Amino acid sequence: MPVTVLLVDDEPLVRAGLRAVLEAQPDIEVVGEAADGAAVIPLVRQLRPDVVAMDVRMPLMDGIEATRAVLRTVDAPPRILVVTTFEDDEFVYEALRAGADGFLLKRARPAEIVHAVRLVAEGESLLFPASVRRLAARYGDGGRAARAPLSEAGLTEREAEVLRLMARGLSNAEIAARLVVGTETVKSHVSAVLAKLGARDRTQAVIAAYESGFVAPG
Amino acid sequence: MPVTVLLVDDEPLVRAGLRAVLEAQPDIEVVGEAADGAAVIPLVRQLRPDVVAMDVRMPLMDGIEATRAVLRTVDAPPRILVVTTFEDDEFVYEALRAGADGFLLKRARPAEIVHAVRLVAEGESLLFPASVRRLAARYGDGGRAARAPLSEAGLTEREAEVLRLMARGLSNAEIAARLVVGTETVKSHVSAVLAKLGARDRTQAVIAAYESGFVAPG
DNA sequence: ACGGACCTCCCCCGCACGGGGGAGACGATC
DNA sequence: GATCGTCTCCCCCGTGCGGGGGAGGTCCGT
Repeated sequence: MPVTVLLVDDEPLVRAGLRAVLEAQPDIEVVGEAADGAAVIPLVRQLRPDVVAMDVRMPLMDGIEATRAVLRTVDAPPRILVVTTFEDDEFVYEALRAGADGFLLKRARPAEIVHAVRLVAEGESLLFPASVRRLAARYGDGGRAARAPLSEAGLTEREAEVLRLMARGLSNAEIAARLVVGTETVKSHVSAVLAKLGARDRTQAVIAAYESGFVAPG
Repeated sequence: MPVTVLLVDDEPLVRAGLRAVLEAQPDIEVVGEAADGAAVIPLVRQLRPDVVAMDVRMPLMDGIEATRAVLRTVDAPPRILVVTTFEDDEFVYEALRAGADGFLLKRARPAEIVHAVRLVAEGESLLFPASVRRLAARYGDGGRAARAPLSEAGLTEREAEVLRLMARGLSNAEIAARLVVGTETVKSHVSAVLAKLGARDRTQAVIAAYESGFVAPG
């Protein structure tokens, strides 16, 4: 069954963009839209989305407030993915304190947006690279930010290493040989990578690696 | 067992570059080097490489001559991959007539080089996009060049379509649904794509798609 | 009329892959 | 000392994947 998403943003254009990006995925379904945080609660109750993609700046009730409201008043609340235009650390931190599960810049690439939705839907938290580092530097792991072993999506060093080898086309057995560990170990790492990236298989993981710039062509 | 390669180029720098690129692959092994075509035959007899990466311009004996000589005098000859600096159609065509199995530009990206070696090692012929088209236009499928339905590695339109969907992370079943055909059909196309790209699985195919610029991040 | 590519679908088959568990060892942290 | 995360390895299990064949259809150029 697909991941259901509720879009909350005052700009129709942004909603349309998000919808286009997300609907292009077979496993993601946009079940509703709202133009302001004030309209969110009844919609969440009615639609029961897995994820709410929530804008920060909105006229009546901003995303931070709306996040708090949803988490406070709805039982079995959805995961909250905060969508913002600026790399505004203040907002990010506030949103995380309000209980958001991740945040995402509107300028993110489609694949990043998709992965973000998949990730939070699966119960993972995420912050994206640029802001994560500054956040960690400023607040010292203030929110749910991972200790950021690496920057990308909370991958551990070993997992990142495995992902790099995956992105070079190696099989589990080849990775095992390269790292001088057992194939079972590699499978564990691969599974962890898939989970953290919100990928269904190694191909999607490699795509994510390219799309996020974790590995670069050439 | 790995693919064994003999490098033949008068420039040490180029040899070093090729060696670095190829040795980075677990399934490829550089077993020897030669600085001129004149030294190739005894080396081929001694080392019995699967593939000879042969430069065109060399001081004593050029790559075309050397290719002819090897194929004429060695039994169970290796596959010949002609490496050239320029998109010189004349040389390409001559090399193919001499019996070379593929050619490759030095400016090609590492992944392309790797795939070229794998491809010819597996008995496939290959010509790379830019020159293929001009070749086909000029000689009317004079050599082993495919009719080049699309530009990339001789993929047909349908295969290219399938590759694009593969590069978006879709499974065979999802691709089948998207294209409104059976999964068996998709499997056929995928197999064709893998063969033509010299990829072992869909992950390597997607990597090739990114590395060759067939699909672009973002 | 004939070959040749291409697209479509079918069979069988083996295996790597990925999900779901669990578990021991180590170091850092508390 | 207890706890936590990481890395390591193990089990079972289902299935998607890819290789190996083949075959019928269309459309093309010759």
